[in-house]
Amino acid sequence: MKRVRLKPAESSDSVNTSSDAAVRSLLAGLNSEQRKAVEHQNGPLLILAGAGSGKTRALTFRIAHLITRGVKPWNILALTFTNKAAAEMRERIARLVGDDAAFKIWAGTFHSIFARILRREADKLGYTSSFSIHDSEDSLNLIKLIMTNLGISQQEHTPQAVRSAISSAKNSMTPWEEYSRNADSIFEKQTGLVYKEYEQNLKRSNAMDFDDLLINIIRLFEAFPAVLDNYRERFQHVLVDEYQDTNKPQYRAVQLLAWKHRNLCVVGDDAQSIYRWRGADIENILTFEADFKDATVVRLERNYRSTKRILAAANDVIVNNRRQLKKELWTENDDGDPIYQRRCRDEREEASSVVDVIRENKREHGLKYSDCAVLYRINAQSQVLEDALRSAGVPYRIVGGISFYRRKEVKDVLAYLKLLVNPSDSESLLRVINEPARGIGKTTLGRLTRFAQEQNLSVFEACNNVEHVPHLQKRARTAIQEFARFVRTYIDQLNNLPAHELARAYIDESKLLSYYAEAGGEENLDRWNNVQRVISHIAEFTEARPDAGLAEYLQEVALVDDTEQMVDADDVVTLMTMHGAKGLEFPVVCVVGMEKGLFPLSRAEQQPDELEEERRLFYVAITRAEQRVYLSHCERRYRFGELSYPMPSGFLDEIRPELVEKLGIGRQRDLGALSGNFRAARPGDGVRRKPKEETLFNDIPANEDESYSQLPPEESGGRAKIRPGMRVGHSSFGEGQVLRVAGSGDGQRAIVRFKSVGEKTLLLKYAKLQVLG
DNA sequence: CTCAAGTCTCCGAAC
DNA sequence: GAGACTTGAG
Repeated sequence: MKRVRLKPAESSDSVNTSSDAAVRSLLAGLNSEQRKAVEHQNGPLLILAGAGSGKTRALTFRIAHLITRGVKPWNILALTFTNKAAAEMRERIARLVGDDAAFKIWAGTFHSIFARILRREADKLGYTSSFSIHDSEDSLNLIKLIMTNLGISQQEHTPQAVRSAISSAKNSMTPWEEYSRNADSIFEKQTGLVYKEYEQNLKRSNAMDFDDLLINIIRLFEAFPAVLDNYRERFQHVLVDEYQDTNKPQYRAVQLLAWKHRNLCVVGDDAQSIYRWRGADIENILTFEADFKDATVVRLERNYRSTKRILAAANDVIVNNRRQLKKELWTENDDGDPIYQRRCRDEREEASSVVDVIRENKREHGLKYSDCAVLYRINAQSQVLEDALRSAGVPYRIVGGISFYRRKEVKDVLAYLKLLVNPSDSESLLRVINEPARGIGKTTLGRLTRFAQEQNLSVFEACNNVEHVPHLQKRARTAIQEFARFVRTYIDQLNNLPAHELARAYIDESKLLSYYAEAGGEENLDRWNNVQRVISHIAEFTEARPDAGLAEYLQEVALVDDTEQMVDADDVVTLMTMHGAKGLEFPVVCVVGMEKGLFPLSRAEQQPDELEEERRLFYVAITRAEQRVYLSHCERRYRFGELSYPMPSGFLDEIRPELVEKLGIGRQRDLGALSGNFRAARPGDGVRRKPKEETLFNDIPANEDESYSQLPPEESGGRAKIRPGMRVGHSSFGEGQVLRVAGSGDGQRAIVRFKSVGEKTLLLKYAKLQVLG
């Protein structure tokens, strides 16, 4: 975020004179195919770029070339999938044409560019320009809430499953009406109901989820031709990186935008399509030539990155996939080292072997830490590696995983701020209204949200009218009033105070900081620090962009992934998922956890399509490497806190043996027989069953709370007199008889014998007993 | 209502 | 094995 600033002021110097020469000399450094891609004038262009074939180079030079040919930077739109890729692209263009021009290009992720446009045009779709962006956690929380309200069991259908069904419906541009109409199974019918509520809820909250950022652009363009025309006019050249990973809405949006000028340049490699799971449609690249009959196709097949052996190994792997565009990668690089393969006893040994590999490369080959990357399939694998590196004193950074912005306390601060900017954002309000505890508990919130729903108000509006909400305890009412007053005070200040001052005062008054300060303990100290960091971050942000306020800040952080955070980290080893590694390169790459069930993941093994995607992922991993690849697998590994004994990944066998050198404990003993027995002794690992009770309660109607809803606790007000001998009802213990009453005032207790759980002593102040019959 | 302790779920990748 | 969620006592 910061890196972009600072420079422009000092180097607005010689945009054109020097860049002309620069581009000319750069053209000289390109091979004939790359040059073709760069010099192609108008009309659709498909660049099929194999791994390491200088794809980014072709793309950035192309943009630079357009600019020197007189295309205005702000007429160029360059879409990428990650912020990292966008930043890198901009940086490289800046080197060619200067910061000034580079900065005026519309370059960014699909989500961030579209969010920018939507913010400008928000009113046309019935949002305000300060709409909130819900991340996947927010969405999940909302879905849970809706499921609870609708009385849909979360045991049967997990909220995650519902969310992903909704998300893929949205990604295939199926609105809830249509989804519900076509719903067959119970799951789909229920999901349809949730889907409807979910969409309406987002709309009411003036919020969009990630999928909306794509879909709403299409809705906008289709419903407002004049708006579309405006952007078509603006974006005379549209370039898309990683085109193989576009999903349906992205594809459609690009088509719409590029239709007029037809200056659409897409770059991709079908062999590196690894985002099918989030709706990427590999057909988009496979059919580009059919979509645009006059498309020029350029193939970049010369690899500049890897050794011959690495390339051969990658090829051995990818040929096992059926559908591919024809492409033959070749290189004039050295043969290089073999592919190293190591069998380890467990993941700790694996981690320490990674440390050895890194040290060895540093020592023997003069490489730096930053030349090494460790790649894994799932984020959970990072921890063991982290421990090993830390205790060996090897500096590292972890990309992705639990990012700063996903920490609880950080999300709390952001939710506070979102509420300020967009008071309709009920999701954020519910998140913070009792954080830290203000005596506004679950029951109160239930009543409050119910009221809001019935009156068709946002929850914040309901708070502002708390005197009309029925059944509230006096205390809760006061607490809500106080909270609403507190938030309103700062909403009034929104335009008066600089963003970071406002944020500081606001968060201070929220007592979030003092809560962490007083709670003590190391964890709370961390949290305190993180909250402070967010506030300083806002200060930095507004310093860099004086025109921007809190709304802009929130927009920005909603769409950053952590990969950007430590861009300037010095000489450190990089740890990340294979997905995260796409587009990067390293002299040394270690891929850990090459085991069945982990890579490929067990659920992919049965399904050919998914298996092929895993294979492409492996292809991506291998082709990140310039000089050496180390593949390792373990004989045993902890998963879900349990030991498992996985087989080596089938992918290992796909590399022809001549390319491979085996290392490690596998050498010393005849492991064939030994490990075979080892495994045979433990059949069926990794298979987990759902808890048993499912069958026990099958005949009980879905709504277990029936008895509860017949006896709304509100009606008692907790003030009825309880006497020995009375029959009473309790919300969780059910029916019982009062044996004795003791104490007085707040301390008054009743001893009750319940049918279900026997004798209990209850404080009358808290236990809301119903007098029965 | 709140907090602590116990239980369950999770670990598929990211904008 | 950690974090999210549930349960139970004050």
